[in-house]
Amino acid sequence: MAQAPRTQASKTEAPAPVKSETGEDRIVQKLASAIHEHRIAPGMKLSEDEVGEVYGVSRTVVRAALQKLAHMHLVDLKRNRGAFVSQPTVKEAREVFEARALLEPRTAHSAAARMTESDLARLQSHIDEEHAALARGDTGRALHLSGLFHIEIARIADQATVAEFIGQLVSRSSLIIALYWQRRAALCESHAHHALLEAFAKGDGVRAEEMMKSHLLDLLTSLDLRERNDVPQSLREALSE
Amino acid sequence: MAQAPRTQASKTEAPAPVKSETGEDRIVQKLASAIHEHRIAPGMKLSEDEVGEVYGVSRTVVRAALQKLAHMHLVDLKRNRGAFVSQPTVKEAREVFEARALLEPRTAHSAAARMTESDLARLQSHIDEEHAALARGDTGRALHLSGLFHIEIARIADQATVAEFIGQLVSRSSLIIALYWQRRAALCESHAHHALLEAFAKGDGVRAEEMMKSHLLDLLTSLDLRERNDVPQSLREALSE
DNA sequence: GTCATCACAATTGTATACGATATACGCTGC
DNA sequence: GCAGCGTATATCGTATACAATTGTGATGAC
Repeated sequence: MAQAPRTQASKTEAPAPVKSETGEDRIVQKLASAIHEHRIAPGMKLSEDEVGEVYGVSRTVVRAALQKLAHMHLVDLKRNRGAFVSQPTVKEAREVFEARALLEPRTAHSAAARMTESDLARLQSHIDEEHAALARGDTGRALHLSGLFHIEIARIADQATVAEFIGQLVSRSSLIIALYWQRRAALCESHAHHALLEAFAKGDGVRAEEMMKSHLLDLLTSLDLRERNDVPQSLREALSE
Repeated sequence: MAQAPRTQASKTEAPAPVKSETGEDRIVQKLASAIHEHRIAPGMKLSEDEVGEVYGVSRTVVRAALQKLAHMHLVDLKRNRGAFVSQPTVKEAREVFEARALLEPRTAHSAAARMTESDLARLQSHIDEEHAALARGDTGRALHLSGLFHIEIARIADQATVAEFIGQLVSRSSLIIALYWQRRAALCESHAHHALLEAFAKGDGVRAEEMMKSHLLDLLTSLDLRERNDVPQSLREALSE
């Protein structure tokens, strides 16, 4: 969604405070990035009053923002209890990557067929930025860029509906990775992205599909998804329901 | 999500007014069914005041409901203009069915592997109800049940994430069908569903996958998706943006 | 007669106020 | 000392009130 004009998508992020942004969207982005960058931990409570006070808006707009985040599964809304940053379970984590495995490989295939020179350049710049972020140790940013790479592919495939789903899944993946990532150092992702780009450059849809499939599999296996109930407050909540 | 206990899911629908349903959800369901049954036409404006007055709630809850519907792409929210019932374009219609083609066949495959006797019975009852609705000429209800059939399969596959996506896509499909359906009489769907059920009964995942794929293709080709700009107000809106 | 400008009306965006609900604490009774 | 229960508080759910923006119609100049 957020159908940003492709032409001026050179700046990878910071969609610019367009003109009249409804305050709600601002809060959504602030909270979303805070969650993605793991600055607020999964399970943490997001009190409406508190958030509103921090960002200088009323509860009305905070509520709207939290609802949107709940739709993206970044927060859980509990009736009369409040909003809590999502704590994806192991099962949910698997399901998210299952869904990605269903959508992304064939979307990559489609993208390969429609790929233009400017698309390739844009993807390349994504990778470059990702490398740069990694070089300076900013894994959070690298992770974010890595996600944008996937979303960009879906957009190139000219499948807005699927792209929206993928965007949602990537967002959740970000949270999942923050929770279950086990080898932070070996961020081999950028390599996989590079290989994908090569397939795209050759217009080799079949190979792109294969690369994407294995890339997602790699991602999944790099997570530590052993069952573990080590989240104390979640246990308490679980018992109280 | 909405992890309803599978055991007491015998009643196909009407999730029962649980205990304390937040008024918003009630409005969402009312409006959603009104849209699905085509009682309010695509493009129609949904004034907050008006809707609130009709259902006896304040604008606050109406706004929340409209936001939710917007997330499902059943209504379009235009800044400072209001909410309008979505008018899926031909392109969007194709994209929705593209997405379904990506998700549902393999989900059907997974479902076949996990299918239990009670699942089969439930699907059968869906089909029966669908037939009954068709017999009494209630195509709207039949269409709705037909959608639930697909959602139930995704649920059986035990893929909540994918099931949610499919639910969204089925919902949009309902709107699309209302707009682009060309041969209302020949609702051959129930036949396709029956064939699917047979594959499930045999535990033949491969065949289920194939059946689902062709079923979705049938559905798509039964739509009249020739380009046509016959929607005057949509043209006006398009120019004004 | 046509076009631009301005003011008004209608509707949404946001803030605040009130009522409902769930959790937590303290009290009484055993 | 501990279990059961009532109240107290904090937070959410909803309604209402105000501000901002947009669309429309009238008025006037060219």
